Amino acid sequence: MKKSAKIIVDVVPIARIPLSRNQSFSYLSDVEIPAGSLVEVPLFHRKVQGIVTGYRPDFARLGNIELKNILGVIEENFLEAKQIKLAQFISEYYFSPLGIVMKSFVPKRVKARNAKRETYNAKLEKNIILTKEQVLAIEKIAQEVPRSTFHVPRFLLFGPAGSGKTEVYIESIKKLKKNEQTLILVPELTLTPQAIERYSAQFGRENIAVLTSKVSKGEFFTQWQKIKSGEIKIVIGTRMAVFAPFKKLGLIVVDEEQDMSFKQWDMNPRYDARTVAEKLSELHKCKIIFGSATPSIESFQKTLDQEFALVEIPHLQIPGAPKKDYDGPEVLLVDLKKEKWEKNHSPISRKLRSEIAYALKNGLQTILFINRQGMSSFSICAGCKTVLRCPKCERALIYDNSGVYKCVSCTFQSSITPTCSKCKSLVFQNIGLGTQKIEREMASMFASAKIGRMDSQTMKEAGAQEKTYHDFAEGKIDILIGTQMLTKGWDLPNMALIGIIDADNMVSIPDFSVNYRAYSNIVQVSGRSNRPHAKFRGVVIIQTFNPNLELFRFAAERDFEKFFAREIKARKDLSLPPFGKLIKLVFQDYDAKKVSVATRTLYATLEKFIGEQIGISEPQKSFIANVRGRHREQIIIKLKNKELPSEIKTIIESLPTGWLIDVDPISII
DNA sequence: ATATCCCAGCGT
DNA sequence: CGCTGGGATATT
Repeated sequence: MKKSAKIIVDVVPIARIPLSRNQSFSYLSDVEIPAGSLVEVPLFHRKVQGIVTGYRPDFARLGNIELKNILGVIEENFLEAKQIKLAQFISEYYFSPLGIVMKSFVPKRVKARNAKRETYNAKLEKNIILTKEQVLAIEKIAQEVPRSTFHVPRFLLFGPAGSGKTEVYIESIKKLKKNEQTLILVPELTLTPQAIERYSAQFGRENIAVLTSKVSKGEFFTQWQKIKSGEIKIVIGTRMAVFAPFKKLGLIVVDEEQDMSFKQWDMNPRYDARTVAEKLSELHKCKIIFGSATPSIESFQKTLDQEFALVEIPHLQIPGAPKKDYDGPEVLLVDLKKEKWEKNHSPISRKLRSEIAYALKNGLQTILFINRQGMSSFSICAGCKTVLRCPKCERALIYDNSGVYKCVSCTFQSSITPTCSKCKSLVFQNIGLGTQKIEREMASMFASAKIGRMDSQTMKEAGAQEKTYHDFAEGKIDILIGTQMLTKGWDLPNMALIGIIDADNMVSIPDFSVNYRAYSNIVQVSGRSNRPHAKFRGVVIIQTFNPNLELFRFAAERDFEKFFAREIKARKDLSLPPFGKLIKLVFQDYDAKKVSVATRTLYATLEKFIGEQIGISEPQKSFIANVRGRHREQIIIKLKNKELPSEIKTIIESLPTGWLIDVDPISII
C-alpha cells in the first residue's frame, strides 16, 4: 500500500513493554506532533495513552510492517523535554519499562471539584533572625554558581535537630531569580501542616504547591498545571514530586535526606528520589542541598570525595544561656542485665521509671519508643516451644489485647483459642515486648497518667496521626507509646523525656544498613527532646543489654564522625555501598519449587561473571520469605566498580515475569 | 489491559 | 479425543 505524505511518530505507550523490546513504537499521522505530546494509540487489542518522543517524515521502510494510525492527540507538549530525558534516565538506571516510568509523569487529567482550600492564617512573616552559623551556611551555598551540567553545586547541609536548617533553605530560596522554581523534597512523615505553614509564612500559601499521594486527583492536576505554567514557584512534596513539570528549577532541597522513604521499593519504578533529584539538578543546571542531622553514609562519603560541599551548622545557641541548656539532651545508657540481676523483671528500668515519675510531677511529657506493635514479639507453645506462625505467611503471630493472635504481614487473625500446629496444645507463652504491653505496664505503674499509643494499628484511620499529635501538643497525653512512626517532625516544648525501651532489637535484623539505621533512629528520637527553649534539659534513656556496644555509645554522644569512621570501614571491607553498587533480583511465586528452580537457573547463568569486580550471591530466601502465600527468593549482585557489564545488563533485561529488579536496594534481606 | 495461545487436568 | 481454566505472552 502506498503512503502519501504521512509522518511517522515515535510513541512510548503507557504500558508494560518487556525491557528486552524497544520501548517506543512507530505510528502514522497526517500532521507533525511535537515530542512530549500526550496521544492515544492502538496497541495490540487495546487503546492506550502514549507520549510522543519524536517524529520524522515517512519513507520507504524495510520489511512490510503495516504501521497503525495515531488515534488522536490529547494534549500537545504535555511533558517538558527535560521530563522525557529524566524518564529515560530512570527507565535505564532502574530497569523499569519506560512506559511505566512515563505513567508516573502523567497525572490523572481531572478537574478539581470545588477546591476546598484549607484556611490558613495567611500572615506573612518576612524577617527571620539568623544566627551567625546560619548566615555563614547561606553565604557558602549562595557563592557557588553552576558552571556546566557536569559542575552543579551540591551541598550536604549537616546540622542537628533545632539548628535551623529550614531557615537556610528559606533564605536560599529568597536568593533565587524571579522566574526560578524550587523543589523541596521531604519524607512522607515530615510533610505536616506545620511544615507547610513555615514556608507559607515566608512565601504565601498560594505560591506553594504540595504534592503527595494524599492530595486529591483533581487538586493534584490543578497544581501540576500551575507548576508547568510557571505560576507556582515552590513545590513541597514527597518522592513523587520529582516528576512534576518544572519550567526552570533554581534550587532543589532534599530535607532529611537520610530517610529511607525516598526509595520506592515496593513497586515499579523502583526509583530513589535522591538519585533522581541529582539528575534533575543536572538537567536544570541548578543547585541541590541535601540536609540532615544524621547524613546517610552515601552522602557523607560524597563530601569526602568532593562531590558534595559540606556545610555544617552547629547547634542553635542562645546567647548568654549556660552551655548545658543548649547542648542537646542528656543521653543515658541503662544496662538491662543489671536490672535483671537486681531482680527487676519489668521492661521498664528503675532509672526510666523514676524519670517518668519526675516528668509527671513537673508536668512534662514522655515518649516511649518501641519498635514492635502488639503485646509481644512472638508466642511459643508452652509444651513443645513451637513458634505460633501465620498459616499463610509463616511469620510469627503477635498476641493482641483483643485476645486473638494477628499477622502483621497479612490480614490473618487466629481464633480466641489457637492450637499448636505440632502438639495441639492450647497454652502459649508471649515472648518479647510490644507497644500494647508497655501501655499496660504504664497504666499499672502510673495509674493517674494519661497514656496514648501510636502504632500502625491505632493509626489506621485517616487523621488519627494528626489527632494524636494535637492531643499530645495540648497536653491531653502525658506518656505516649509508639513505634518508629513518631520519631520525626515533632517539635514540642514540653517533651522532655524519651525512653528507648529495647534498643537491641534495632540491630537485630541482619541487613547491611542496620547500624546506620539504629544510629540515625536513636539520634533522631533524641532530637525530639532537644528543646533549647524548654525550661528543662531533655533526657533520653536508652535501655539495652549491651551498653558497651560502640554503636550505642556513638549514638548517645551524637558523634557522627566517630560512627561514620567505623561504619565506612565495615562497608569498604565488604564492598557495600557507597563503595559498591547493589542490585537485588527477587523471584516470587505461590509455588515454592518454581521459585527455587527460577533462582537456581538464573544463578547458573550469572555464576561465570563472578570475579574480582563482581560478586553474585547464591539464591537465598528473602528475610520475609513468604508474603501472602507467595514465596520469595533472591540473588544479590554486588558491583565493586559500579559498572554493570553489558552481558549482565542483557540478562537482567530479559528476565521473565515473576522477577523483581531493585537497583540500589535499601535492604538486602 | 486483553485477546490469544498453550498446556494440564479431567471427563467422555 | 475434546473441553475447560489458568497462566504466560505480545503489543508498531
